[in-house]
Amino acid sequence: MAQSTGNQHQVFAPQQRVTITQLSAALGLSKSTVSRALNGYPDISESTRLRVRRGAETLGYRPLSHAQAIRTGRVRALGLVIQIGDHDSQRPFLADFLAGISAAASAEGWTLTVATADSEAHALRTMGQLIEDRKADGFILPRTLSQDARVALLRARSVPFVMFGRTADPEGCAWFDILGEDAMRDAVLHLARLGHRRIAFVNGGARYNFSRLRLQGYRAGLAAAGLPEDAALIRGDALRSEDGARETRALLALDAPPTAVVFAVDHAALGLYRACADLGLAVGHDLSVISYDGVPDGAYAAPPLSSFKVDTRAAGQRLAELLIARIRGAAPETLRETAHAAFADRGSAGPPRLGSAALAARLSTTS
Amino acid sequence: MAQSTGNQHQVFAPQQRVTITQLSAALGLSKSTVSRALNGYPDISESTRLRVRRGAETLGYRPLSHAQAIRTGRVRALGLVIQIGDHDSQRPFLADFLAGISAAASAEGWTLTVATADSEAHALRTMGQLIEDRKADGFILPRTLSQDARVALLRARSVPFVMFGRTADPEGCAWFDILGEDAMRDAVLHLARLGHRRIAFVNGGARYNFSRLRLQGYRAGLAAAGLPEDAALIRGDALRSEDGARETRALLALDAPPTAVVFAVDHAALGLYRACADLGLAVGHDLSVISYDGVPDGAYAAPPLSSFKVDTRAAGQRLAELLIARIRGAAPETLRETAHAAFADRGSAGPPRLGSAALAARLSTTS
DNA sequence: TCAATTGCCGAAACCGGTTTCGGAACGGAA
DNA sequence: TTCCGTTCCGAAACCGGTTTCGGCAATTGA
Repeated sequence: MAQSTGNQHQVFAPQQRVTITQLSAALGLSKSTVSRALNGYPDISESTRLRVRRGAETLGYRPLSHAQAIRTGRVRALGLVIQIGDHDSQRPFLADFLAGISAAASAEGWTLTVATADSEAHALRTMGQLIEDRKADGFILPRTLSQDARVALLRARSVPFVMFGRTADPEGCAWFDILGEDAMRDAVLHLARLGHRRIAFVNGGARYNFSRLRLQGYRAGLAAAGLPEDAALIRGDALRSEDGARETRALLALDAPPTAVVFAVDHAALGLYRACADLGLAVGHDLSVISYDGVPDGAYAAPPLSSFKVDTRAAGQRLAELLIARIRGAAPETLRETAHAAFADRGSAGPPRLGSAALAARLSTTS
Repeated sequence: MAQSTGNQHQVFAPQQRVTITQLSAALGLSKSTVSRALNGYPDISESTRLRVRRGAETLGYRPLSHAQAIRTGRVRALGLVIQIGDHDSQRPFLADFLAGISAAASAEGWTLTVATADSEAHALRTMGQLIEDRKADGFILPRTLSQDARVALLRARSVPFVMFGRTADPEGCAWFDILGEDAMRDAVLHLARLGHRRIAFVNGGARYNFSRLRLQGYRAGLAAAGLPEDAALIRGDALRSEDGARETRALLALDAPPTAVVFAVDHAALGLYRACADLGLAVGHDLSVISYDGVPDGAYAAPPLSSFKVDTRAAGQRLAELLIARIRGAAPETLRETAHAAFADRGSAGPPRLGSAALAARLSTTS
């Protein structure tokens, strides 16, 4: 039954594409005139251009991107190579990220070509393939590194790209990024205002460009709050929950432990909960924590994790828009944007119940 | 500097594609002969065919898919339309799923076109666009519904597709699926062997096809264990953590509460932890739970969630392979496969510390 | 008034493939 | 030897677009 209605539907809407030849015949013009009219060539009169545009509209003509591509080399597709097993925290965002990209792309009649890679070398090979096979006109690069081989590759081949994140050498780069450094600074200031004096920092992976920046932000926060910097309170390479638990335990083992910790990555921050549970500490009272990402799991933790939330969907959308502009010829220097993460003040950051010394004393009796 | 080395690189590796015309000239054959030789036409002698293949190999000739497409209508691309906000538990799997698809696709020289949609209607429109614009030769349909409009659409337009999941009417459908019903049955049997007599079931969304099947599996488990079925112990529509907590509380409020719960969805099962924490129950002792999906969060829960783990990456890979076969003309009836989820027996399912009556008594004193 | 521009469009080549069609070469049968 | 049927390949048309080139008509300049 469904089958037969389907066929009926097919009869009424034969889904026959109207070609440029048909359109030109209907308008009494030549193919070439129609093509140039639609592509904005200057040697077409304004009146004809209008007539063609209207005709295309009413007949529902849309050029076949891969038919154009054979001459122009452009397929109206954005490329995205996802490195898996790279950074777990990327995963929950992926759907939103794709949604943003897809929305912006389809608004312009573009599509998204996705591939995955399990290593940097693999990612480079994959991008090379996509370029050679003309499966993408440009790339969105998620999670840029301070020294990023992908950037080098694309620069060398002069393929358009836009970074989600920044990089050490901005030459020829377009980007969209969230100012994680500002979030880290604000986190420190927030905790300082609550009365914390020893505020630790647990960074993400050192090779990521954002880690460098977030550390700067943490330091800026300490300076702004008039607090001294203590190297013992700065730790790093924590991306997953286990990492965060390990680093928390190390911090609490100090002679003068922190009463608050700023994490660069939510998933790592969730490890602090585990460590605190093991040590009998109340998160948000005995030990406060503020983190960054805004992962959904954070909201379900007890107490809910105070975190700077990133609008990943909006980021994807803006990145796609920037990349399309870049492919259309805009200079990369004009395509650089940043945005701020939004602080969601939940229950994990409160005034210190104990000072550092008292906390140390309590920890020594417990264990 | 990087720029100039880049240009040098470009000079040495001009990344000029070799065209079929160049290849045919090098072989002293005509374009048409080369084309037919590579595409397996019968009117080419075996020796020429071999010579052409070898020549293509050494010169590194690879046909440009969109140049072929203009004549054949096929672009060697798989389509995937992801419905977002649809089912949260889909998200953590997305990266793995894409990795599987991408791996299988690129092994055959195919690519993956991804789009997202925020509703079923939007998904249908998007698929229609991708078909008309020839951006995909076929589709992978994740999360099939019992009555799936996508299936109807693709059937009507006779576009190849493969389902991740099954559907009510299998006519013309190819699929790969995990036998969730077997997992549910085994979960019940496992709990029964541990001594549980009142085992509840919390299903996922009713519209999903898998929910129907998993309920059947639960019932089969009860029957196999010789346990009676109690309608009060069957609940549903729990996909997220909150849902799971709500349903758990409802089950524990019964006069004869269950001592174990089987969940159809991990994320919902994690809600049971919250409910138990609130009520002072120890998961795995006072209340046991077994679930399905194998989400990473489950392993971090305390105690770790016993769950049937789905190999999403393998599923994506197999789906892509099946879809490519389908596009190449294989009959859908020959492209139907299933696999089993792997039980990860962790700490959340143990022998009942209390019977149902004792549990009820304890709960009444607590509240 | 006439030549030189300019504005605007069509014819045809082109992009990189596929597919149709026809014919040369060959072998076997009459 | 002639005729016919195969086998195998090349020429050319084709797919749906873009781009080059040239030409006509209407303007402009002298």
